[in-house]
Order: sequence, then C-alpha cells, then structure tokens
Amino acid sequence: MHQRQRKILDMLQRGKVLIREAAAELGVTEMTLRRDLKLLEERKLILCVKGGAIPYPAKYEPESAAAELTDCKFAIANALFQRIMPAESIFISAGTTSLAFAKIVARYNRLPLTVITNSLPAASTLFRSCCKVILLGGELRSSSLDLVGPIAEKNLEEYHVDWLISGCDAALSDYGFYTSDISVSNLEKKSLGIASNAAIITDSSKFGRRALTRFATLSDIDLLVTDEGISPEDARNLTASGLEVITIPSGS
Amino acid sequence: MHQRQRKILDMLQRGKVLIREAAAELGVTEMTLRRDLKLLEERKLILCVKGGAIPYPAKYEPESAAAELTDCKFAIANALFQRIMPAESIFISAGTTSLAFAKIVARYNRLPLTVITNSLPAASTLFRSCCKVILLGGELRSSSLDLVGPIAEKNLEEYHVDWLISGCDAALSDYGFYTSDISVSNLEKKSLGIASNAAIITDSSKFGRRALTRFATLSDIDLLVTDEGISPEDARNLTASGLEVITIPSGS
DNA sequence: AAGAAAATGTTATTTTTTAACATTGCCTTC
DNA sequence: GAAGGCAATGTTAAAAAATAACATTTTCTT
Repeated sequence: MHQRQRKILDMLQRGKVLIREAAAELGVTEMTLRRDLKLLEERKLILCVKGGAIPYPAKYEPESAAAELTDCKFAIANALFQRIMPAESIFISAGTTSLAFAKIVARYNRLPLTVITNSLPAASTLFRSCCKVILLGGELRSSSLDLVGPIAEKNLEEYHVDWLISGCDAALSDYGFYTSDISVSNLEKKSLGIASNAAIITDSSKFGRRALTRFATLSDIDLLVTDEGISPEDARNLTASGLEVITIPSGS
Repeated sequence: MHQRQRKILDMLQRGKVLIREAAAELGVTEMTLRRDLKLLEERKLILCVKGGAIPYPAKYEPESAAAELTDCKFAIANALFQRIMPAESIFISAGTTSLAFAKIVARYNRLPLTVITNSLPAASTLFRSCCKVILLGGELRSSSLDLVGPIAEKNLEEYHVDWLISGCDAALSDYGFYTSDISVSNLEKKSLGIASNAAIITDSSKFGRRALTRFATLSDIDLLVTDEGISPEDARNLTASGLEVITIPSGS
C-alpha cells in the first residue's frame, strides 16, 4: 500500500478526515486524495462522507443480513414483539429473523428487557437501548458473527429466560424445526431448556423442507409466528400439536 | 416522530437510501428529505453519506475512544506487537491502550493469533482479521462496551494464554498497577492467573498516581511498555523488580 | 376566521464531486 | 543514456449535491 494511503488511515484513527485539510497536509492535490479515498473505500477501510471520510464502521452484521431483512420478517418480528411484557427476560438466538426482532425492540426502545444472546448483530442493535444485554461467551464466527461452542452452551446454564426467540432454516409441520448448522443446533437445544416459553419466528417458505438437524420438536415450541403463506394443512397440524400460531398478512 | 421519518428508517433497514430516489418515492422535495435526514442524523439514527444516508453504524467503540487513541498509544502498542510471535494466544483486556494494540494487530493482519478478550471494541477490530477471536461472556456495559462480572471471570478459567495485554489507570513504580473500576480489577486479577507472560502498556503519565484498586503487583508483570516520559527513578524501580521496561521515544 | 407557527417548497449560490484530458516522473528496453 | 510506455498526479471544466435565504402552504390556536 502506498505510503500516503497508510498515512490517511493513521489520520483517520482519530476521527473524520476532511479532503480539503488532508490534501494540504499531505501536500497533494484534492484530486489525488480523492483517488486515494476511493481506493480505500473499495477495500472497505474507510467510508466517504460529505467533505471527507471516516473510518469504516465495523458493522456487526454479516454481509448477507441487509438483503435478508425483508419487510415480511419485520412484520413477523413485530407480531411477536406485541407478546413481550416489560421486564421479561428473553434469549435471542442468531439468525436474520431474530435480528429483525432485535431491531424492532431497539426501535421501540420502551420495554426494559433483559436480553441474552449469542448474536453480535443483536447485541450491537441493542446495546444503546434500554435493555440490559448479556452476551454468551465463546468463539466468534466471523461469517455469521455469532458465538457458539461449548463455552456458549455452558454459559447458558447460568440463566433462565421467559422467552426463547429463534428462527429456523426449515420446518415440518408434523415433525419439528431444523437448522443447517450443527453447533447452532446444539445451542438451540440447550436454550430450549432454560426458557419458560419458546417462540419461533419464520417466514412461511421454510415449511415443507428439512435441513441438517432438528433442534426442536413440535412440543418444544409454544408459539409460532409466520406469514399467511403457510398452507392451511401445515397450520392445522401445528395447532393440533398445541402450538399457538400467529399469521401476519403477506402484503404487510 | 414524523410518519415520513419512520418510513425513511424502514427504507434504510435494507441498506442505503438515495436522496433523489427517496424524495420521489415519498412524494416530497429533496430539500424536505434533506431536513429529515439531518434530524435523524443528529439523533444518531442514520449517517449521511454522499447522495443519501445509511443506517447509523453501531460503532463498537465508546464515544471517548477516538479522542484517546493518541499517536503515543499506537507507538507503545506497536512496540509490544513486535514481541508477539505467530500462533501465540493473547488476552486483550478492555481499555483504550489495549484497543490501540488490537488495531495494530488488525492493521498488520499477518500474525495468526488466538485472541481472547472481554472488549467488544477489540473483538470488533479483529473479527475480520486472520486472528481467531474468542469473546468472554457476561453483562455488556454500554458505557465501555466490555464484558465483566462473574460469568466473564468464570469463562476465563477455561483458557490459558501466552500473553496478557493490559493497560492501567495508574501506577506506582514501587508498588504496582491500578484501575479505577472494581469489576475490571477482578477480571484483571483472574487473567493474570491464566497468562504465561503479562505485559502492561501505558503512557508515562500514569506513573506516580493511584487509582481505586491495585490489580497487579510488580512481580505479577513481566513487561512494561511506555514512553520516554517515565522518570529515570520509576524506570529504575521497575527494572529492579525484574520487569523488562521498553520505552518508546515521546515524539513518535 | 385571523394570526402565528411549523412545515414544505423554490430558487440562487456555494461547495463538492466527477470526468476528461494534460503533465510529470519513473521504469523498461534497446 | 534516450525513446517510449505506463503509472501517478495535476489541471480544468462540467455535473451533482448541499446550503442558505426566502416564499408559500399547511396546521394549529384562539
């Protein structure tokens, strides 16, 4: 990397850099500095704002999250949110639907909850809020930004929560809920054991499919929130097994 | 909050919003949208970039960090970094000097280390790097963005590291190192127990002062990195106690 | 309904960004 | 060491975006 670009990064360590000033300080023309900034921005080292640049904000969200946070997921998350009471404790698992839920909680920011989570995106969303946030320990997976593994599972034993809030990768209405990651599955199973109520929030497209491992049977779960896309038969199966099913309009 | 502003936040959930487009979509003039964005930016809900805005990046750094990350701290951190060998495991404690160290590690990004930390800023800095990151669990303190408390301490017992890397709030060259936070102190004490080597990195201004609690005696520490501002007498005291002392030029 | 206050729109001006092309300096190759 | 090429930087003009100042509309109050 060019010496000058390295210097720009140094300058940025303590906040915003203005193009005007920095160009003078580095003894180059504004155009050159702009070209440097563009390069650094492409490499995700900085973020260009109006008259300058700031350090690249370490978004605590996997790259994929933005695309997957659909309106439908927010609507589903919002429906569940209506059920949560002040001062309750909840465990928010990793995954985009759960993240949508965390964002709803943060946006509303009036329920003083105790939130336990293994998801850095969720913790990131909530740490400024009025909720108390507890993070499980463990190895940080850089792809999904969640904490899994034996330490996370062991930490879980220290807590009890009113609600477990989780998504799923696949679901069969007569058999249970699946995830495609074995370590996630292990953690989910454990978290079912520490929760008074378990809620699954998922869009209806997940039904009728299997994934690697089943982490919950139908009887493990108390409440399912999904969209109207779910087939009447699936809904009937679930209700018959004692789950409460909430469906939100698909258009919302 | 205005209905329209709420809508803007919704739009932002899935990435960048362009002023041109959003103004058309919301049926208002660009000027009005700009005013909305300015308001939302003041409330730290969004961040304005070139032709639009992005969701406010949840910077995993306490507000104070930027101002305190001086060149001096980076120089000190860099000197310590030279001592770290590939594949070693290190514990990085919370605090701005330790954060400077994490940033050096991330910037260089060639040492495959295992990093254990209770600091979200440090984890945030390192999660994209080639280091393996392990986060202690515990309650998230929103002011300092670190994890402390009994769970964090207990998790520590699961690990052993080659290096403990820590800052301090105050130091006496004939007595030891202080911090002004009792829960931090507890964690520091524990972490001394799991490290083969303990390094303290701190600017020389901390010497000759006390703070709330002493977390380390002189014999607990193996290596001290500071700047030339340290008095010859302090340096002599430390060396006499068996600490290796590295001083970096103040101007650097 | 009158008037005040807030919100929004309009226009002109300034600032910032982009694009296209000119210049410089460095490196290769003969 | 000179010719030529390539990358880096500089210059200028045009486009885009942001700001400021003021006009208009809407909303609320009384």
